[in-house]
Amino acid sequence: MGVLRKTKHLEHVLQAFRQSSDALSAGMLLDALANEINKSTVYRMLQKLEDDGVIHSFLTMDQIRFYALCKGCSSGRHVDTHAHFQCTSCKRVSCVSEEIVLPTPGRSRITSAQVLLTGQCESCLS
Amino acid sequence: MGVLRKTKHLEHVLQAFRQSSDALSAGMLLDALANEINKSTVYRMLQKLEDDGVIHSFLTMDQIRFYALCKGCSSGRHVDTHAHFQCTSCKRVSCVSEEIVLPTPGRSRITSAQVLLTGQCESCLS
DNA sequence: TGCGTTGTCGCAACCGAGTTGCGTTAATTT
DNA sequence: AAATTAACGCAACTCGGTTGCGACAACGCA
Ligand SMILES: [Mn+2]
Ligand SMILES: [Mn+2]
Ligand SMILES: [Zn+2]
Ligand SMILES: [Zn+2]
Repeated sequence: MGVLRKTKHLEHVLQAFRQSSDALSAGMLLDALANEINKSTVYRMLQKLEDDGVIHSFLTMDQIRFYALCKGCSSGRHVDTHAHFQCTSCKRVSCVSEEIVLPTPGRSRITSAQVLLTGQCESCLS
Repeated sequence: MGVLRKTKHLEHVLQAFRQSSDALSAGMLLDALANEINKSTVYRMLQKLEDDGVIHSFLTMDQIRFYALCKGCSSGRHVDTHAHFQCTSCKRVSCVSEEIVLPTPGRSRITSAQVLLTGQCESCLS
């Protein structure tokens, strides 16, 4: 599966995640690092970081994948499952720390869940 | 916003939903009505049916929109919010009737939620 | 410090779900 | 039957994301 090399682009991307309290999309990263980094590179980097358990991803209502730093995950073992929230006003996306109790429909076996909440965030309400 | 006309294609699509206990995607409908109906027509029809409160839609893990019949919804007022489930083996998608208790992150105001469960369905487990 | 290995990069072409503009067809209204 | 207008087929398009490939650079080791 390969070793993760410490390259300039990787540092920039990781720094973007650490500096942001929100989740980020590939497009937002491309805008932030305008013309400094190629589209394919960003997507490949995000995929590898997710495989390695450094970040996790999820989809928003408008079918765009967002990414955020993991806590306590490792290669191939994602354990920090939680809900995500997108504000309909400012469009910002964030992780929700509160735990969620999920049902087991019928006699099926649930192995993962994606929960996306939408509404207005604290700062957009005031 | 226009009146809903009773056309042959519409009858076929509604019949497909009534005959299926699963949720359906635009692609699945196109396959079912092979070459009998155009891609744009299906998408436009699904959008209108959703606007009119006849069907509701949601996204699966692989970013494909699925649709299912509503219960008790009307034009512009969708009230039958519930979770959805996709089997990782047979890929089939269905609605989950059980209610789910969701958290309210911080002081934000949640107006809608999408919950997608994945795992193995009853028939794929046996 | 020099060199080989191999992961990463940029580029350009591609993919596929979904959208759109437009001229035509057909369901509904009169 | 004629007028109205929603629904249709077609083709071109959008856009988030992928892929093949040759060039480049991070890393391990001598
Ligand atoms: Mn998260
Ligand atoms: Mn449903
Ligand atoms: Zn906001
Ligand atoms: Zn199944």
